[in-house]
Amino acid sequence: MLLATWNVNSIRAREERLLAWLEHRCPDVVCLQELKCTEEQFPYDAITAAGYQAAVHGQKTYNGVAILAKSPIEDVSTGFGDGGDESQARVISGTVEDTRIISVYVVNGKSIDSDKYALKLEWLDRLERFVARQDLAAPLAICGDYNIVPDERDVEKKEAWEGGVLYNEDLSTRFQRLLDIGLVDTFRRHHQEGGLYSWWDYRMLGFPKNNGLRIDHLLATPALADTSTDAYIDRDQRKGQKPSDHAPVLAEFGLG
DNA sequence: ATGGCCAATTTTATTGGA
Repeated sequence: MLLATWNVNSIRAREERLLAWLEHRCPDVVCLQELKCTEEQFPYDAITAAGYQAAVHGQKTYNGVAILAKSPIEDVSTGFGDGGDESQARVISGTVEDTRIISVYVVNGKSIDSDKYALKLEWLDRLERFVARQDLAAPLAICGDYNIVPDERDVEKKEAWEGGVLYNEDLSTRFQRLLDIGLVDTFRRHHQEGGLYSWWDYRMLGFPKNNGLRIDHLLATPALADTSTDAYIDRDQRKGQKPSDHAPVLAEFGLG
């Protein structure tokens, strides 16, 4: 199974690129973030014509997550289901061929002293409890834009980002706690070096200068991660006309 | 080559992204 995650930064702005990429890479399952559209606006027809089913949790203008899969997506649910605020479309879960797939779009946080950063920390607390409630003995992947730089290998200009809303000790600790629960960072299972990023600022020649961050992650339970044969960032998708500011991250699973 | 922000809406400014 080839699994991918991609923050498309508006699926309507990215529809042409997304379809070309699906045909190029042929992923079996794709977690999408930042759809920036309602379910009514989602391009179901084009996605279906490309051979994919879609489970969509949309929202007007902001956020929005989805799961695309070549096989049926079963037992779909949205949000955390913990009784808390579900007004922002940031989580969708579904099961594809006995693997639980969760697409997440973590709160950005804007600035450390903002209400939005406080919300980010609360939201990450909810995410951790949500993960702990899953069946972690079974094949499960929780993929998406975590808006967290795990460690110094994942940032090009450490001094410029350290202490900010994407990269600080508190966030690194929270990310590590997800790994301590038993999840595996599938990318790091195959690559130990730094300098490999999934996001580059549109501004100030971010991509040509490789001023990037690795903030998009595919975390998997050992039952799934132990079967991974490869993981990579498709940085070609940051090139050319109308790219998202994020590149897709992919991982291949399965024995043979 | 990969190029000095982009996308949606509240649209000719503003908000959020990271």
